[in-house]
Amino acid sequence: MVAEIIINSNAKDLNKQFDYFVPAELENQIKIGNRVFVPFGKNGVKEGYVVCLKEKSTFATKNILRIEDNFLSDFNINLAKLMARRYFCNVSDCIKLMLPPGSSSKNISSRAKAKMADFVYLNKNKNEINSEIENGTIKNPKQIRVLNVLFQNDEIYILDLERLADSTRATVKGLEKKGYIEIRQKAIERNPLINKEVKRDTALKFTDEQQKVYDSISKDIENNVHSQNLIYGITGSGKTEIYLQLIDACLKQGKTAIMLVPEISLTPQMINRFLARFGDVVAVLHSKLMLGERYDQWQKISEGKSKILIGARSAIFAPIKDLGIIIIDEEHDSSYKSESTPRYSAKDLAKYICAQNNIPLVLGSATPDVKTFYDAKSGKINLFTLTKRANESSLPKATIVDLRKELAIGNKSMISGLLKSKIEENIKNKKQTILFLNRRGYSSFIMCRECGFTAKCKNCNISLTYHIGENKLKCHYCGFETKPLKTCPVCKSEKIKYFGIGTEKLENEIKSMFPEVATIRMDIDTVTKKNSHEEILEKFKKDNIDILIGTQMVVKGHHFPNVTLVGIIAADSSLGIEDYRASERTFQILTQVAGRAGREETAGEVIIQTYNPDNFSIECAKEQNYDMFYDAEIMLRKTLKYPPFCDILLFNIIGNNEVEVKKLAEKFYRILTRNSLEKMLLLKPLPSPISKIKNKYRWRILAKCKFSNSVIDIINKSLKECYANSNNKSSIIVDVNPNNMI
DNA sequence: AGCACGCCGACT
DNA sequence: GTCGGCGTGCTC
Repeated sequence: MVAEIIINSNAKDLNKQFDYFVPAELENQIKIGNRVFVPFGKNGVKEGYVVCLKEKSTFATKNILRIEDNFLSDFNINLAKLMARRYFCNVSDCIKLMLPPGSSSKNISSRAKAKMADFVYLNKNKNEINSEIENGTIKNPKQIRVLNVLFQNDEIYILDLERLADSTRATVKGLEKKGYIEIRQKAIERNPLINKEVKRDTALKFTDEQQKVYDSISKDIENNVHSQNLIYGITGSGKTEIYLQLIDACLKQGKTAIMLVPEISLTPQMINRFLARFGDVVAVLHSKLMLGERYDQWQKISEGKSKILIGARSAIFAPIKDLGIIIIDEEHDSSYKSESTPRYSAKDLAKYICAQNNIPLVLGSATPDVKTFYDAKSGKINLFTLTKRANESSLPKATIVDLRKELAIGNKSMISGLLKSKIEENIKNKKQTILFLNRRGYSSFIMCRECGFTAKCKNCNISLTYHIGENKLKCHYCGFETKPLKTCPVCKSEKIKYFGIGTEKLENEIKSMFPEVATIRMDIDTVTKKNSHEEILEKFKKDNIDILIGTQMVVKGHHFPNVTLVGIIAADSSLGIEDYRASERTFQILTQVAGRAGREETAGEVIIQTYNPDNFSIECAKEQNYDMFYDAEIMLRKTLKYPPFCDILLFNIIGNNEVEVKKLAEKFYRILTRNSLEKMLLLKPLPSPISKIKNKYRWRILAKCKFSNSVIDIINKSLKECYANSNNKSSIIVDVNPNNMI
C-alpha cells in the first residue's frame, strides 16, 4: 500500500504530495488524515499528513517511519486542499489550523499536553478494609479518615482527599505503600470557564418578529437543509436570544453548534449569557486562552463533551461532530478575514461547511457587510429584519460639529465648544462620557520646521509616533523605539514640531480642561495583560470614572448604563484611507460608537466632530440609518465596479532587496497579463503605500475581476511559472478582498 | 526549507 | 593542489 503524504513545510516547492510505502504492520491502522513521520531528503525526517491511499507509485518510494496521531478527518484534508488552492498557500499551512492547539509547534517542549494530576483509588474492597479497621490492623486515625473519604468517592483528586480527610501526603503515600490504595496519574481539564458561578436562566418570550426568524431557521435545522440567513437588527433588537434558542433547538435534536464572534466581543458577559442558558456543554476558543486551556477546550469538543462552541474565526476548524448550525455574530466585522497565511475568510468557509453538512448558516449584524446585504436583497441570502428594540429604549440624539468652522473661530483644540459644554454638563450631572479617537499615542507626525525633515522608522517607511507616557518615539508597525528629538538630526535646528493627535494627547487635553475629573484611557498601550481590556471597562463602570478615552477597542462588548454622552473626536480618520471600504468602515464604527450612548431610560447624546460634515457615511451614521447608507454606497460600488460587483485582488511582493522585489513584481505582472486572458483588470506594479515594513521592501499589483475558478487557476499557474527556476528570494502574497490595502 | 553537488576564484 | 564561496536542483 502507498500513501500520498503532504510534507509539513511552508516551502513553495514542497506544496505537493510525496508517495511513501505503508509498512505491512501499519496497513490496518493507516488512515487519511494521519500525522506521520517520513524519511525526507538526504538524511532528514519530516512530519507529514496522509492525504490519499493507493495501490502503487511510479516513484522510488521509501517507507513511512511511524504514525504520530490521528486528529484529521477526510473532510479536514479536503477542506485544507480546497483552501490551499483558493487562498494560494500550502496545504500544510491549512492543515495546521485544524490540529489540536500547540501541536504544530516545532519545539516539542512547548507543545500543549494534557495536564496530569494524581488521583487516588481504593485498592482493596470496602469490607476487607473495614474489618481491618475493626480488628485494629489499621489504627492510625489519619489513615482511617483517608479511607473513609475514599469509601465515599470512587475516584478523588489527591489534594481534595488530603483536604477532606485533614491528612497529609505522607499518610496517603503510607497507605499506598501498604497496598490499600492506588495513586494514578490522570489527565485533567484546565477550564477557563471554571469559577464561574452563573445562575441558570431559561428562554425568553419571543416577539412576533423574532418568532418568524426562529421558525424559519429551526425548520432548516430539523430538516437538514442548507440555507443562508441574515438577521439584520439594531442593537437591542434581540438577535442573541434567537441564537440561543436556535442552538437549543440543535441540542434537542442531538446536534451541536458553532457560534463565531469577533475576538474582541468574546467577553465574560457574552460567555456568561451562554453559560446561563446551557451550562457546561459550552466550550470557548480564543487567542487569550493559555495554550493548555485551548488544548483542553479543543479536546472537550473532539470528545463530544462540548456541544456548543463559541469562538473567534479559527473556531470553524474545531473538530465538532454532528454540527447543526453555524452562527456568525457581527458578521460585518473584519476579524473574520485572516490577515496572515492562510488568508482565509471564515465567513466563506462557514458557508462551505454549512452547505456540505446541509445545515443553516446564520449571519447577524446591525450594520451588515455591504456584500452580505446585497446578497440578502437579491435573494441569495434569506433576509430577516428586526425593527423593534426589545427594551423600547430610544436611539441617541446625534449632532455633527464642523471642525472647519471651529478653526475659523480660533478654536485650535481638539474639543469643539459644543462637545466641551456637553462634557461639562455631563460631569455636573454625574453621568459618564466616552471619547472616541481611533489613533493611539501623543503625536503621530514629527517634523523639522527649518528643513522639512520628518522622523521616520529605520525599519519601516512610516513616521514615528510620539508616546508621552514612555517619552519615546515608536513605530506602530515594527515596534522600533527611539528617544524623542530635541534638535533636527539634519540641520540641527531646534524648531521640531509635533503634529497629529492621539489618545494620549486627548487625555492630556481633557485633564487640563477639566482638572478635577477622573479619566481612564483604553488602547493597545494600556491593554496588555490577559484580562486588562476587561479590567479597564470594569473599572470605568464600577468606579464611575467620568471619562473613558479610547480607540476602537471601546466599541464592543460592554454595556454602560450610566454613559449618556459619546464624543467622536475625528470622525474622518478612517475616511482618508485608500480603500474601497473606507465609507463602510467609517459608517460601521461611528454607528457602533454612537450606540454606546444611553441605552437605558435616559436618551443618550452623540457629538460627531468632523472636517467633512457633508460626507454621506458620517451623515448616515448621525441618523443611525443603515438603509440610507447602503443605498448610497451600493450605487457607488456599482459605478466604480467594486465589491460586490467584482472582487479586488491584491498581490503583495515582499523581500529584503528593493531591486529584486521590483523585478519580481514586474515579472509577475508580465506573466499574469499574458495568462489572464482579459479576465482580470490589472493595474501596473507600484511600490505599496507603505513601501517598507520591518526592513522588507514592498511592491504591489492590484487587480479587479470576478473571483472565479478560472481566475484561481490563472493565478496558481502564474505563481508557479513566476517561481519556476527563479533565484529571486522575494515572495508574492495574494489577498482576495483584503482588509488592508497597505 | 534544508542539504548536497559542483563550478570557480583564492591562497597555503 | 585544495579550501570554501554560493548558485542550482532535488527531496517520494
